[in-house]
Amino acid sequence: MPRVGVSKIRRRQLIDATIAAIHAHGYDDTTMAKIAKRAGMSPGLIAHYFGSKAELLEATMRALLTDLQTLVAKRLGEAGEAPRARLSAIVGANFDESQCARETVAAWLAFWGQVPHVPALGRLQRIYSRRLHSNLKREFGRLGVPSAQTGYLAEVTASLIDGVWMRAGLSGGGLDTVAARRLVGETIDLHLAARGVARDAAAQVEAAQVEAAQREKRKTA
Amino acid sequence: MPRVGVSKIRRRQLIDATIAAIHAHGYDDTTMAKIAKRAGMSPGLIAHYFGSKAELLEATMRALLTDLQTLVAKRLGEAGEAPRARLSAIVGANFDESQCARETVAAWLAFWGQVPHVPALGRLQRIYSRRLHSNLKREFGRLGVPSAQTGYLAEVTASLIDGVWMRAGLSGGGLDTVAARRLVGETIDLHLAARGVARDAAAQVEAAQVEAAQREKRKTA
Amino acid sequence: MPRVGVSKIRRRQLIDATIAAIHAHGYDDTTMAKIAKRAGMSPGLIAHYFGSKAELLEATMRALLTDLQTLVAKRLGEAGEAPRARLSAIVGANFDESQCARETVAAWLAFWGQVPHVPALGRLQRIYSRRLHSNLKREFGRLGVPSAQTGYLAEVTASLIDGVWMRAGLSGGGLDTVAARRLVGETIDLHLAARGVARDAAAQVEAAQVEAAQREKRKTA
Amino acid sequence: MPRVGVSKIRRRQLIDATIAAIHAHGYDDTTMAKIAKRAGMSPGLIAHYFGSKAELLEATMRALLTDLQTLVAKRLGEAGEAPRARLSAIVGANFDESQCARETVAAWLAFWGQVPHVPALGRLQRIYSRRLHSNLKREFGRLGVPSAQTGYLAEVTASLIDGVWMRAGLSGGGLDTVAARRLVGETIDLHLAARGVARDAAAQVEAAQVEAAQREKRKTA
DNA sequence: TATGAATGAGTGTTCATTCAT
DNA sequence: TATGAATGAACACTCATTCAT
Repeated sequence: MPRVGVSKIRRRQLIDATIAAIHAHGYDDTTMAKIAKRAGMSPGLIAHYFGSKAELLEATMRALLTDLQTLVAKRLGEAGEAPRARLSAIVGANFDESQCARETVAAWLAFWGQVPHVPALGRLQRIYSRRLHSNLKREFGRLGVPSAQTGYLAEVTASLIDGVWMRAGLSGGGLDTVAARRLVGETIDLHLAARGVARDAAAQVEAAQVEAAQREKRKTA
Repeated sequence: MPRVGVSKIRRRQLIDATIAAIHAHGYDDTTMAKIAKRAGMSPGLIAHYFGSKAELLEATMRALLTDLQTLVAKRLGEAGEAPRARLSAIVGANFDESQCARETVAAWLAFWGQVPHVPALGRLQRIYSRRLHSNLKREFGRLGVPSAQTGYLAEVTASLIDGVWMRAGLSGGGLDTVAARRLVGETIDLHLAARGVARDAAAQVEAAQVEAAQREKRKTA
Repeated sequence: MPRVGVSKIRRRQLIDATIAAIHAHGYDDTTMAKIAKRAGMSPGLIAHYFGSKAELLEATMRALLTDLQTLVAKRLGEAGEAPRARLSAIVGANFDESQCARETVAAWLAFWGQVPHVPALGRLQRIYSRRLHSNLKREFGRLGVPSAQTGYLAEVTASLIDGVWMRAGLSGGGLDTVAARRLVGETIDLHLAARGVARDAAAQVEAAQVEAAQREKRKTA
Repeated sequence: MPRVGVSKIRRRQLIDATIAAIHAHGYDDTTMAKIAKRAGMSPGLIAHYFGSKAELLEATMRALLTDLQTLVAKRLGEAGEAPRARLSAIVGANFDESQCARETVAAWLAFWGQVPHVPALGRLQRIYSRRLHSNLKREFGRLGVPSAQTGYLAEVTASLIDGVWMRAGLSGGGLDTVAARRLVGETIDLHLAARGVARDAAAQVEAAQVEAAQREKRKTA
């Protein structure tokens, strides 16, 4: 009786097809028919599983967010307790290879364009935004940054992450995840140093790893 | 007979109406009829002046870019020759009040969402992106940053500018231009200091001005 | 194993659900899914029992007709042989409380709207129409009305019955069955009197009953 | 500049096409495309002139009502002051040849089927119904019928008119307008006579005319 | 120059029907 | 028997575009 779960599978298939269709045709030209065709289903099935196009799009954005959040949680779990390492984990999750596929970045860009006018998407975006901000803020606080400045550092970091991502999406040329991590990581360290926060051992290890990876990459290039 | 120039006026009216319509209805729901109504013209007239909707949208994005570029040029002209001051001029232009109106930010966000799928808009975006990057890079070079690193610093700065802008657009809550300039300026200075580049006199003046403005603002708030 | 008859039960459940759905949503918005839901079955089951929507609707109208016809037969059986009493029986059956429920009247109205364009429903309607007409005609003949005029009086009576019913359906306000019977009864009597047909004993009894019922009703109101 | 009035003309064309389409395909199968094709226009124009299908249908029913009302008004104007003649005028208007075309009767039948579920159509129907009722009631009153009974006689008459019309629509065989007028007229006279109201001169003239027309018709048949 | 009536292709969505389970 | 997932044709409606005036 493998009937259970067919709904979940179909929904995920449709969400993946939606992301692919946005990448292939752009948000405006992503029609129900194209999504359905890409998913190998009939147009009527979307109504069956999502009710409407708006709900499918909302579910798609929610899936993107959930995937990202899952990654953050996983990396934080692996990072241990050292706050600087946890910052790197957050940054690293945002620049995980799986998140930086062109398809994904294009989808984010498209959804961002809708955020100011589609309340449902705006809500989702605000949830993500706040969560990233508070995650960062907490670790800055644990690093000894004065509480009056943790929000500011979180904003610097979040802006840098989003800016790098967006520019990658706009350039069309993919995202160099190693360089992105280094760029954000160095900026974080400079801000910390300026506030007298010593780089802890974990950060040094992480920085060394990043540089090694980058050297490796240059050789292969 | 002031017949000459009527075309220019009508075109600008339509472009402004387009930006307003994108803000009011979102990119997808911005129809020719709505734009025409907002501009106080008949739908048929758009075809007369722009040929098609695609061309009107392209012209609108081009106008946004041109306005920004004009502002950069003007501020660079006022900034004199000191490279740090010129960096501040570039940053300041990007966070000029006139550029940070909600209408404008929403329009940018909307266009960014189209960039990966509309070649004409992609070309415009790339022009802007390169110009910003090379403007920044030049000044970093003139500040004595090793040429191997000027591009990197330009990328940090550009990402930060775009990221701050985008987050403002997504949050829906407007952009605190003073805080934005401070945020980007401090990060630039930290990177310069880390590379042994002393803050020149102009930078110090600028930093003092920003802080004064901020203090002022706190009082009024 | 009461398996026998399950089909009959299911069919009647679906027919009742159809009448209810027409009342609730209107003929056009009565979908298979809604009917099935109302009957507590799955949409696929309708096909099993009726083959198609058209056949279900035809069966529903046929059921309405059969119910009415059964009522006429029963009342005629109770009326004895006096022709005027039999006319009252026919009229009374058409204004029986069970036939005048809003649900039923709305269903009739809906089916009448389809009659000119759905041959199957047209056939059913014509059967009912002819049967009513010939039932009435026969009794008028037995009352001594010249045969050249029995058809005419049957038409007057039938038109009055249908007209009263239709106006009740259109007004939405239910049908005052006592007043309806009086209205039709009096008109019949006037036409009979004009043709020199004396009211027979049964008619007098019936008229008295109707008036008594009406007096009763006024008191309670 | 015959631009003025084009809207009125187009609207009437679409209304006529709607009546024709309802007659040809039935209410449910009357699609925008079929109406537009019948009117020789494109589907989009309907939206231009009526906004939606619902509004077109409402306008169509309103037009049927207005046509009928205009006819009643015209005949009443010609009827003079004699109340019995005015009753005949009202009945005659309802059975005017122009109102009894099969197309028209089928359209009425179709709309009646919608009345219980489409509020806008219900409102129109109620207006017509009340107007007919009060028109009839007034003349019965002027004929000397006790005021307690004028409503009752109006209801008898209205039911008869509607019933005759409906049976004609259902039978599919057209409406014998002369017979219809005689049927309603005689019933009215019987009810009046039963209440001691003498037929006035105008009524006698009218009755004579109807009989003459009927004799004429029999000869040609 | 300017209008807005007119077009018709394309959209999201509904729904009777089918069919594997 | 009974289910409900799946289909796909058909629908009302939108909108960029054209064109007579």
